[in-house]
Amino acid sequence: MTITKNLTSWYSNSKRDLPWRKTKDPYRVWLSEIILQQTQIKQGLPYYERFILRFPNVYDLANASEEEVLKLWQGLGYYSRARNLHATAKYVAYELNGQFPETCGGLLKLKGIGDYTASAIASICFGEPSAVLDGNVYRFLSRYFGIDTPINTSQGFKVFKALAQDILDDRDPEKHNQAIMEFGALHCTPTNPSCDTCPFQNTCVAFAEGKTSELPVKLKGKKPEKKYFNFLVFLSDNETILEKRKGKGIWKNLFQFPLVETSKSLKVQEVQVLVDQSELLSNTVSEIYLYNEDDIVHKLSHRHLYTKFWIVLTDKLPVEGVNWDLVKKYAVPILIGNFLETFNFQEVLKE
DNA sequence: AATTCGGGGTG
DNA sequence: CACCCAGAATT
Repeated sequence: MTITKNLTSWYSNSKRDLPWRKTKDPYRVWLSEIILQQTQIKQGLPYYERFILRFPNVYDLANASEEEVLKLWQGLGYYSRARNLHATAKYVAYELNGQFPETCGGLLKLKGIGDYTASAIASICFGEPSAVLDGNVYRFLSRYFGIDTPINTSQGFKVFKALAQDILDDRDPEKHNQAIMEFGALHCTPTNPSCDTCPFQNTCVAFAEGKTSELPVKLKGKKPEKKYFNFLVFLSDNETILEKRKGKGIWKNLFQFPLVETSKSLKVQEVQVLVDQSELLSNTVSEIYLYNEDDIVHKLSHRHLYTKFWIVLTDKLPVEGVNWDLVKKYAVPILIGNFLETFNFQEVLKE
């Protein structure tokens, strides 16, 4: 098909040199695909290198602790990817004798592998003719064929998945899949696509109709919700308190300072009241002050976190503490990690 | 069918 | 500021 020919020809000349393209080891391809979910290559690449260095094969990853995997994942976000990565490594190592499934259907049963990732691994490693559908493919197809069905709907998925599969070249599904994604990433870009040098200029519907900036169509999401986070940074001798986040929500299994979430911004007196009311803390806290004058606004895709770090000096910690020298060993949200980089507990203790 | 999961980068 | 990124799991 002429589309594939144009794509693969362009790809041969313009593709980036990326480490996971030098191998068909399912472990490495799988790792790269998980890291790159909703993540730009520039951001994911150093994580991939560190993971391969520390865990050269699936057994190394399987034998690690979840804490270590999360620590290595710190800063990359969507931490369920790291937890599922670890769970799947253990499953493949111990239940599948170290062998990844070789079909889309088999891969789909693994935690953290959905339609896109299954198609990617199956086509790249095992030559299965299954079309990948990611943000790049949505963009190219919607423009080339002039389709305005919203891409973030179940109908959009059906329409574009069928189209992607339809134009897939079964003779070399790996190259076709790689090429269409790379083309979307480098050439048919979200803004300012390189239409003037595009091999599809004569046949692209969006270009002919001047609609490249209107495609793909995406339904707008809700506005981020505001939340107010108050972290209590305890200081007692050389120790502080870290808690592991439990349950379902954001940052599950990562560590943080004790958190007080409120519906509005707190004042120091209100924090003082909270501490005074706590039986565990009564009469042990000598001083409380706000570390950051202005709220640190941490922006997630669905939430804006207005954050205050409260320094709480105490004679005695209410629970078992963590030595400050060990704090950096824990996997923490980058919001906490950034604070730790600027905070010097020894300076504070001197005063 | 919608929502919930992070964080960094762009214009 | 809005939008995007080699999406998946849950509700």
